[in-house]
Amino acid sequence: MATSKDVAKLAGVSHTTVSRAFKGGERMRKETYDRILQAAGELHYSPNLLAAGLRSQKSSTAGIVISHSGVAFFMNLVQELENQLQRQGFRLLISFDSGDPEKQQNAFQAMSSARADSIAFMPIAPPPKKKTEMLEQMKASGIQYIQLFNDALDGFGSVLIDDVGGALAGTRHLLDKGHRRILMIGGYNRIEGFYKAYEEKKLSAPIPHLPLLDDDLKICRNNIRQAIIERKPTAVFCISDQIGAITYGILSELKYHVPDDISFLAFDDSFWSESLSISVIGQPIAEIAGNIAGKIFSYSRGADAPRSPASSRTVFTPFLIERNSIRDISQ
Amino acid sequence: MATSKDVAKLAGVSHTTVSRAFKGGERMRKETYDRILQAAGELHYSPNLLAAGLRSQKSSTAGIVISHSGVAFFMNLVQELENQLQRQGFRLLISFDSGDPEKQQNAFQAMSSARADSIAFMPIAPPPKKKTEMLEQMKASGIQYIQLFNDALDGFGSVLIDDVGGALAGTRHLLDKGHRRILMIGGYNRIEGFYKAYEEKKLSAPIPHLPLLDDDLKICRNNIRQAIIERKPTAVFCISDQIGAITYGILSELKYHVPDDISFLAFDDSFWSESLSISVIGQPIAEIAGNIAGKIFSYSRGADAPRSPASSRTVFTPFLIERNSIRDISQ
DNA sequence: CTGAAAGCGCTTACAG
DNA sequence: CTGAAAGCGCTTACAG
Repeated sequence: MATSKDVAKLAGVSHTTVSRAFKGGERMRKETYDRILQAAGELHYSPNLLAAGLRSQKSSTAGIVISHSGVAFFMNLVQELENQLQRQGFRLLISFDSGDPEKQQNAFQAMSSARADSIAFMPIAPPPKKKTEMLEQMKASGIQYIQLFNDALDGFGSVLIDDVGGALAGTRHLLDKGHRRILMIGGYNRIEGFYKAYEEKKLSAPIPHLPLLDDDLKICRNNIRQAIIERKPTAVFCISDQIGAITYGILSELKYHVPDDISFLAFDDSFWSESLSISVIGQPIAEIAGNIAGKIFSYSRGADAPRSPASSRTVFTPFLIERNSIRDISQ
Repeated sequence: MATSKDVAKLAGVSHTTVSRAFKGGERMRKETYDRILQAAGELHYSPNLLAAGLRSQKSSTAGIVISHSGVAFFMNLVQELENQLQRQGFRLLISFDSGDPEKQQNAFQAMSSARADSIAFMPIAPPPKKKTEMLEQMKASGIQYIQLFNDALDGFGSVLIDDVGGALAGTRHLLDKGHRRILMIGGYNRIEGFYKAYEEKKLSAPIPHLPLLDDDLKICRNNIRQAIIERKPTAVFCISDQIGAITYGILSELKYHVPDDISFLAFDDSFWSESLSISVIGQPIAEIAGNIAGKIFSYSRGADAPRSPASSRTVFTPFLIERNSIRDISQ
């Protein structure tokens, strides 16, 4: 492939000047600039980022490592992020860890070897025993690590979702529509918002939430099915799109029609939710991606100054998307 | 970060030897090898791929550019591919073009600047006017371009799906279950298999397929709805997971229960299809990913010899995954 | 506004 | 089995 020297020769300048032209053409005669771009065009010159990165110690490359690939949310997030990065001339490396700490370490290693400037990832609990060493290495690496949806690690920036707020808003909505026998399916911190919504109205939840402790989806499925049959909820509230899909399948099998026979609400938006007209607690994906991109840009730009891993923490609030899966039984 | 020279100093060897150790340690005293790895471990040495790539002219990086990010299939494919690449020490760049030829060119440019060894992509029709120039540039780039699910471009390898075969198998299955009034929803080459299945049985299709010519999903939705109401099919066969989702939503709205009131079959597997127990024409994702990975590896390895862009063409056959969305009405 | 020189951290012949 | 030297293609002071 053509190099900057080839372009320089054709344009009758030095390769230093070519380099300058490709960095925006500051402090340069417009004529020279145009001549260089013309020459570059003729030769199909594509600046070698390996060389540039090696010299400048910035690769203009970010990495993202995904834990739960099944969730449509992440695909959309990755796409949004890549779009924003691309506009600023950044590239995106992708890797998957399936929630396995060892795989996550491997992904870090691979991306760090490629000298990614920043790596966004979802901290996996429980971390390996050599946690302290790992943290030190991460901090010493010169790479900006960005925690996604979980700020388990100290000293690193994070972008978070207000899970409690989302569950609160969702439950409140169901309560407002007259539902009391709400079955919250799934555990983690989101249940806090569930109970809080009842408290706000001086009520107590007649059906406790259903934790999904088992990793085996079949067992989860059975537990959900049983809970729906036995607890007779008027509404279900699912912790994720995945749990939502399983639950919707059970409802269909049971020939419960949504929303006539039972109301339905789930976290995370997806194409299926939209098509089935399911009300959902959505995440502001574009804004989340924008925030991650912003962290990446500011870190890479600030790299001239001594890199200060400012560990900023941003929280995004999920919002209700009303569709037609919830029946108003309030009168 | 530590460099090979740092490791060399600590291990008491030259950095040449360090490099050799990291390439597998051929022709080297085991003792030396161990000493180097030990030193590298202490220093958290991570070989600089930018430097290695610059010198060796191979980056051990592949790229994939996705057109239809909405389809769960692609997320799974990317994950499978990344897993296989990762095991061989390759990294994966990802980009999205939303089916826009210009965005696709930008993605090529960005990846080519990063000196990706191979780029997998879905050829977009209609290509830009400067098609010939584009093709020449792609061929001259030294990058292996791999066409996905479409071999519109001459001279590049491709991995394809036998769409006709998939539609044939699906329609045949429906016919075997006694269905005749099958509404095939969606167009493209898959419809060929649809009609072929009827021909095999000396039948002619009582309901023509429903092409989805409009880009506007709302209009598509209306067309599908109307066709279902007016044509009274006993079974629908959807061209993709996305169309499947829309159609399933319409059925649910119409209070048609699957499979009691109507049978349902769609292309592409997804978590929602599985959860709703929808029979599906699935793609052998792991094998497809394996084939792409294989093309990437063999090209990168063969790079010692003059790079011969062997334009191999591999076709994968979709297969039926039977679940419970099709009623047997054959007796 | 432009250029010559040095150097980023590796790999690759070549030599021994 | 190991090392010294050259060079990949850029960017970055420095000089003019």
